[in-house]
Amino acid sequence: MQLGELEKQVLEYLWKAKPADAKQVHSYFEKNRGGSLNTIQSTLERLFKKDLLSRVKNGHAYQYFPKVARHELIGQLIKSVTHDFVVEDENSVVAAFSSISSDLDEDQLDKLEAMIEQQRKKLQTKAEK
Amino acid sequence: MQLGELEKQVLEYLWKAKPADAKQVHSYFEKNRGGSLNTIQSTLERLFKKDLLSRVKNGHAYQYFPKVARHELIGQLIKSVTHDFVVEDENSVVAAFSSISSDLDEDQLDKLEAMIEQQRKKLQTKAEK
DNA sequence: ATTAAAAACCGAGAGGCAATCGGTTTTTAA
DNA sequence: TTAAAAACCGATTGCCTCTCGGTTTTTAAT
Repeated sequence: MQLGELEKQVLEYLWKAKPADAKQVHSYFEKNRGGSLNTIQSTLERLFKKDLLSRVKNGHAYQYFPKVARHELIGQLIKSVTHDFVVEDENSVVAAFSSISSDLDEDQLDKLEAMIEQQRKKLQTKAEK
Repeated sequence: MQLGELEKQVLEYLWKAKPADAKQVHSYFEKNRGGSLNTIQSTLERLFKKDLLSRVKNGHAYQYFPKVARHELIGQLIKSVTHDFVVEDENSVVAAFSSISSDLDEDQLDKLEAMIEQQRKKLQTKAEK
């Protein structure tokens, strides 16, 4: 999946803010970057079609809010970008991760390890069945 | 960075094969997917401009070969795709990885853990200075 | 119910990039 | 010197984001 610059910014906004309609989103971006309400609307529409946003009619306007959590989307993006390279070389993702590991501090390594532990447990209970 | 389908395939080919010129790459892809020699040439050129391939003149044709290792590129792609989301939220990458951890088997978890250990040591020696 | 405002919807254009390939120029080796 | 091979140039197509004007639909107030 491919995300444009405005799309990313709108997502960031909606992750922080409460559900918002096009008008609200627009008024937020108007100050810093300009652009018309219609531009925001079609961006929201695109994100909706990409299944990244949900929406409900509240009054006469759609309220948009994220359908995926921030870290889920990032995970999804990582998957989609690695997907084509992982065929018949199942260690690619791990290898790739080693190439970004140098950016991680101890705190992050702790968290990563905890995550590994959790996943191990999951695999174990699965194996017991 | 953005990679097209053919670009990825050409990279895969060059990671496996020895350095090759446009003609060789073309003759490889001709069987399965067709396409002219020029298409391959401009694809190689694009990858070269993206700094993913190196080339040297050997005889009258350029020999192309990968400038980055497979896992490095994957790491690079992960970085570039996460980059915009990681500002002021340093845990995003780790969180994101937890969302793809369910795809990993025990073997991969082992490797990941070993990699974490390595990174820990690096941090330690750095701290000792 | 009528109507004015608000929002959604439609369509089109600009700009960027990958893929494609024809044609021209440059390079190389016989 | 020249014929072949490869590089180089430029144009086209297709896809996608961003942009926005204009039209239709929906909503709420009178």
